[in-house]
Amino acid sequence: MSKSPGTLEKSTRASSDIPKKTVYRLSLYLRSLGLMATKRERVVSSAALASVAGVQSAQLRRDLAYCGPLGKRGTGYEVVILRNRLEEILGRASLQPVILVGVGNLGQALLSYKGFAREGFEIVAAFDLKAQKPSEGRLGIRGMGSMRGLIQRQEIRMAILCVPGSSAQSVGEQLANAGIQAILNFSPVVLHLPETIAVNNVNLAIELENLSYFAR
Amino acid sequence: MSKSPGTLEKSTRASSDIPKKTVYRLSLYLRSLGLMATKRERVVSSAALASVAGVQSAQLRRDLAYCGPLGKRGTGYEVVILRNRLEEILGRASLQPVILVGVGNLGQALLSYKGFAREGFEIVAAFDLKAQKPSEGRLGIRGMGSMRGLIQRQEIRMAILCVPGSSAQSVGEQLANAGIQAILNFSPVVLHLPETIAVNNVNLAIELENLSYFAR
DNA sequence: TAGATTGTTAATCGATTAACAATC
DNA sequence: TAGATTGTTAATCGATTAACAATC
Repeated sequence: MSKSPGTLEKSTRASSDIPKKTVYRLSLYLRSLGLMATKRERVVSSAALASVAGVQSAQLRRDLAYCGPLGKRGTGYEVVILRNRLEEILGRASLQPVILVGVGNLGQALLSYKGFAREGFEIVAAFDLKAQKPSEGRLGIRGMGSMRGLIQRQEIRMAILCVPGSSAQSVGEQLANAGIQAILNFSPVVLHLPETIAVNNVNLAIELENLSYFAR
Repeated sequence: MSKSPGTLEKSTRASSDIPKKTVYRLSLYLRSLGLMATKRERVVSSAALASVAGVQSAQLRRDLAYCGPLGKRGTGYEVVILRNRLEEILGRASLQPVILVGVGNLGQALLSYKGFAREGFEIVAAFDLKAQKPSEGRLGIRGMGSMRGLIQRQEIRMAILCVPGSSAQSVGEQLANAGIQAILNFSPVVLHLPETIAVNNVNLAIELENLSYFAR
C-alpha cells in the first residue's frame, strides 16, 4: 500500500537499519497512539495497539523492538512515552519544509489540501512552467527556472511531484541534481534516479484500477 | 509504493489466484505498454519492459506467466497484444462508476481531479453531511441519507472515502452494508471491515512522514 | 543452425507469525 | 507468588531472483 499499497510496495533505498515496511508501520502506530492519548489512556498492550493498527501483535512487538525496549513486561506500553519515542525516531519533532512541482489539476488540489500542514509539513513553494502571482491567501507559483536556487538557498530536502508523465523523469532529475533527498511522486511513471534519492509513488489511477480488479 | 506503496502494503483480500502485488504490477506494465504503443513499437522484450517499469526481468516474466503464455521465445512480446490482454485481465474494458464520500478539503480536490475519468473511472455521485446543489459543471453533493439507495439502485461497487478519521469506520460500515465491494480509503485510520471488502489505503500524511525519515 | 528470449523450476531472500523464556 | 505481557528466537510463509531447458 498501498500499501499500500495496496496495493503495493512503493519505495527505494534503506537509510538506517529499520526496515522500510517497519518504518511505515511505526507511523501507523503513532497515529493510533495519538488517538489513545487524547482519550487519556495511560497504558496499552501490544495486542490492543496492534488491533487498532490492523496488524498482528507479534508484528507490532517485533517492529517496536527496533526502537529499543519500550514496554514493561506484564503491563504493556505507556502511551505517551511510546508516542514520544516514535515521534523522535520518525523525526516529527521538526517542521519539514516541502516544495510542490507541477500545479496542474492534482497539484492544485494538493496545494489547497490542509492535511499536510496539520501533520508538520509546510509547502513553502510551488513551481510550474507558467508562473503565477500569489493571490488572497494563495501561494504564488514560480517558474521552473527559480527552482534549483530556492532548493539550495532554503536547503529543501523533500518535494511533491505532480507533473505529467511526459516530463516527470526530467523534472525528477532536476530535483535530484538540486539536492532534493526524497520525492513523493504522483506522476504516473516510474522514476529512474540514483539510489540515494528516496521515492514514494502514489498512483491514484492504479489504486482504483487495482481495486476494480478485486471488486470483480 | 509504491506503496507504495513506499512505502507499504496496503490492502486486504485476494479475489482470484493472481497475487495482489502481481496485479498491482500488471497495472504498471499496462502503462508502460501504452507508452510504447503510442511510439509504434511492435515488440518488446521482458528486459526492456521491466526496465521501464522499474522491476527485474525475471519478475516481469513471472508476473506475466499468471496471464498465460503471451510471448514468443527468441523474440519477446507483441506490445498491442500484451496490452489488450492486460486490459482484459484488469477489467479495464468497461467504465466503472464510483462514488466519493466526504467532500472536505481532500475530497473536494479529488472531485475536481480529472485523472480518474481519463483512466476509465467516473465519479457518479458525491456525498457529505451537508448536501449542496450542483453548479456550473460541478457535481452536486448529496446528503448521506440518500447514499445507500443510490448505491443499490445504480449497483455501484466502488467508493472513494475521504471523511475525517473520526467517522471513517462508521461510514465504511455503511458502505459495506449498502453493497460496496471496494474502498479507496484516504482517511487516516485503518478500517475494520469484512474480508470480502477490498480496501486500499492512501495516507498522504504517512507517505510524507515516511519520506522525511529517509531524507535523514 | 545459431542466437535470443521466453516460461518455469529451484534457490534465495526477507518478512510474518508462533511460541516461549524472561520478567514485571 | 500467580498472572500477564514483553522481547526474542525459531519456524513458517511468501515473494524475489537466478538459472536454464524449451523453443521461436
